[in-house]
Amino acid sequence: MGIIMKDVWKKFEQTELTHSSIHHLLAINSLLKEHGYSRSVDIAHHLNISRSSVSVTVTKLRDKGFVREDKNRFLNLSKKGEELVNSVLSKRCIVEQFFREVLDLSSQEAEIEACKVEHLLSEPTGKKLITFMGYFLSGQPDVVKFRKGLEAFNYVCTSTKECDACELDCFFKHNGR
Amino acid sequence: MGIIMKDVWKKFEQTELTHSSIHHLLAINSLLKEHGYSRSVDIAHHLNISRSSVSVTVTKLRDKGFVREDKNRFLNLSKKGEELVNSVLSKRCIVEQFFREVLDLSSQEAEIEACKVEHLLSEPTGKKLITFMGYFLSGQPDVVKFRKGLEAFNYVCTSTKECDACELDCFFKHNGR
DNA sequence: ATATTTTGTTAAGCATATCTAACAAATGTT
DNA sequence: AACATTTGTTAGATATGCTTAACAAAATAT
Repeated sequence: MGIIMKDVWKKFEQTELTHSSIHHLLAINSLLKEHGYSRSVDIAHHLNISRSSVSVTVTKLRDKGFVREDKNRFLNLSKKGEELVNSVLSKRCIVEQFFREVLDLSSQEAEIEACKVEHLLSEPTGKKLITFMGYFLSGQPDVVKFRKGLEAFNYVCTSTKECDACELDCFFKHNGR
Repeated sequence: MGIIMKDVWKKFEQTELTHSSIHHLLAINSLLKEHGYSRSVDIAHHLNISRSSVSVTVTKLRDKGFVREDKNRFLNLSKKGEELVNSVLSKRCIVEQFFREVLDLSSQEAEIEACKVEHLLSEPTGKKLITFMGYFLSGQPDVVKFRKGLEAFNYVCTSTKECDACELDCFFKHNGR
């Protein structure tokens, strides 16, 4: 019953919640932290979309059990919702850190790249990345040497056979630092 | 004139081509390499979707100048299409390699994760990742030590303040290797 | 308590991408 | 040449998510 590799490309759409829905949940989370409450309008402002759109999406999130509503229509995350937000934020955090600290992207670039990717990565990937970053930021002597070497490194493609893309017109060939 | 940070989350949808369209182009590329030609049916089989769906998408790709059609309705990539395929494949290659070699994911996991992410990463990110991987795979003594250290490393969360997610119930706290 | 503003919902429209079914055009078979 | 199959297109359906416009309900102001 393994994965049909032909359909790997479809995994992109087969997320439990869409990118948009997840950002509705993240918005609720932010607003709760920031202001102590979260209404539909607030989400609309936070995401810069219309109230009606939020209304529809929040209804779905309520039906799916990610969001609960107050007597006064104030929104809260259910346990399920909180767990999801948590897992996404953890991945965002670590991916952003990776882009900044390891790949040396600017804070803004790192934020944008992380936002696109955060919710798509699996839990195992997130955890492995955390381990890697834990080591990378540990300050151990071997790591310090590695990082100095990385800073000084300038890659020149030597036409390995490991990468199919190289057969075309690969990045490797044009890569300046 | 800069980016409105409020709209960062929308960048996910603001790709030149959708994930689906890109995979149509990748399919054409694969089929050309594998069989020397590419028709609509072949794409339909390759992507495991209906002919009608392919027909619609290919028409759009033709109109947008990514795909050209033979007198015999055989499909080819334009220069524009080839460049796009190229950039995506390069990123796929490097991201997959990163997941396998650095994060130690299985080949299958690496393929799935890379497929979800490949087309979303910017060119600068791709290039930076190539530099990193070039160094990581260089075999230099300092790198060898680093990699041994990484294998032996077991991260334990020390509750830093760097990560917002930690305020909740972060992965860091539950991370076993 | 009446009037105004804010908030939330619903309806209708647009765009994407998928499907099935029906049909046309091209290929292949006998 | 006539029939059968394959291929490509079109039409109608579903589902997502966004929009604006109209309306109802709730909160605020006078």
